[in-house]
Formats: sequence, structure tokens, C-alpha cells
Amino acid sequence: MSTTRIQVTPVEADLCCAGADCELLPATEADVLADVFKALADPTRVRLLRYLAESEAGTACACHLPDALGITQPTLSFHMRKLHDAGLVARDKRGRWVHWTVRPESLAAVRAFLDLPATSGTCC
Amino acid sequence: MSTTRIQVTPVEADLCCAGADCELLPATEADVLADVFKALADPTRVRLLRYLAESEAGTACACHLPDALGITQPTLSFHMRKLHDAGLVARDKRGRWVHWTVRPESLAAVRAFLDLPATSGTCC
DNA sequence: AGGACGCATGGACGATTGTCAATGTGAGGA
DNA sequence: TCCTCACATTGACAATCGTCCATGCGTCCT
Repeated sequence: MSTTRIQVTPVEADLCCAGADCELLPATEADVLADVFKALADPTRVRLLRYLAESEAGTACACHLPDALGITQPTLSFHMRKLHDAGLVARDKRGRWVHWTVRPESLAAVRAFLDLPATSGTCC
Repeated sequence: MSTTRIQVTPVEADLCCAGADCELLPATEADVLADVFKALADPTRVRLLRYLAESEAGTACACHLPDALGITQPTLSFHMRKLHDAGLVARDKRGRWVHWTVRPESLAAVRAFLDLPATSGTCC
């Protein structure tokens, strides 16, 4: 905090930093990306998302998933809520059951982030 | 746990599941993916990775990053260790300083995962 | 040799997470 | 109407995480 400066002080400009005065990603943007990654940062949710994506039209009900995943129904509900809050899936209540649909467009931001410039030098 | 069955019981085969008997991602594979996502599930680490990726040749020393990010040096060390443990960056000690390099190939698995089939139906 | 510097580690502490049992809610069927 | 079923929510608890201060370990310079 306080006087966040990115450049190294001219005094004592040692040979430590050979071209690393890039701009930092804004904190708000980093928060958004991290939130999506947080939603994916659990094996159960990874499997859930994959399961939905592999179902027909990316949609499936979750009735027998607790059994298959070895978790209880409240835990499944907890994970689906996480995915839903992150915008990764859409909820669609049909009668007594809930059907879930993957929202591929929600992954656009993180996918763009993972296409890191790396060795292309778009900054300095 | 115990008798993990994926198909719905033939008895009581209601109309709830319209084509969702897909195979689940193996737990070990899900763990690997989740570990990488865990490493990315923090705004500070997102910014760090982006910073490195945007530096020349994807390499930079981290000398003035604590200042720029508003964190202390031990905290930076903590985050770099997380990224390193996940295989996302390589450590390169040059004299007194440490230079970090993004390992783009380490993102291949997660990028492949994010290219979800969704609405292409490669399963059922 | 001795000090200064960059980085890693250990301990501590509050905040968050993942899990379950118990309970609430709302729609369908007898 | 009442019961059953699918799902959500609450409360509790252990585990993990992010952060800091203090300290340890190499490396460089004088």
C-alpha cells in the first residue's frame, strides 16, 4: 500500500531486473479471473463441469450424481451453487428436478488469460 | 464411496435423466486439474503469472514486486512457491536474485479441459 | 572476514472452504 | 388433502489458505 510504484528507483539501479517493468493487471480484473479459477479449484467441481459438458447439449439433471461421486446431496448442492455463482452453469428447474447447462461463453475470459503472451514480449 | 454406480437403477427409471449417463472424469485426473486451478485461484497469483508472461521471454526477477503488489516479501515467496509447485513457473537462481519463467506447456492440460465439448455430444 | 542484501522457512492467527446431519421448501402423485 | 420426492439452506466442525513477523541461509561487496 501507499505509493505503489512499479519502476525501480533510479538510484541503485542494479542489474537485477532485465526488462520487467511491465504494467500489472488491475486488481479488479485479477479478482474476476481468480473467482472463476476458484470455482474450478476443486476435483468434484471439475468432474461435475466435465460431466455436464459431455452430456447431450451440455445439459443434464443431477439426480444420481451424489451416488456416482461419493458425496451427499447437500454437498452436491453446495458445489453446484459455487459453479452457478461463478456463472459457469445455468439452472433450469423442470418440475421437481433441476437441469444444469454449461455456459461455454463464461469460460472465454479465463481461456483468454491462459493464452499468455509468454515469449512474445507484448509489453516492454 | 462403496458401489459407485453411474447408471440409474432400472427400477424407477423416471423421466428425469434425458441422456446423462456419461462416464465421470477419473478422480486422479480431476485432482491434477484442480491443483492447477487452485494455483490460479488467487488474484495475487493471477497478477504474478500475467506479469511474468508479459515480461521479455516470459522471464523476470521479482525484486520490486512486493512493493507493486502491496504485499510483503514472505507473502510473495509464498505465492511463487505455489505457482512453482503447480509447475506453472520455473525457478532460476542467478547470483543473489531469482528469476522466474512461465512454463506455457504446463497450461496445456487446463486449456484442453476448458475446451469443453459442450453441445457437441462426444459421450452418450 | 564481516556486513549487507535477496530469498526461504517457521510460527501464529483470522478467514475461508468442504463436508455432513438435520431441517426447510416447493412441486407431483395417490 | 396429505405424502413423497428433489433440491436448498442452516449449523457445526475440521482442514486449508493468505498474511504477517521473526529468523535462517546463501551470495555478493568491501
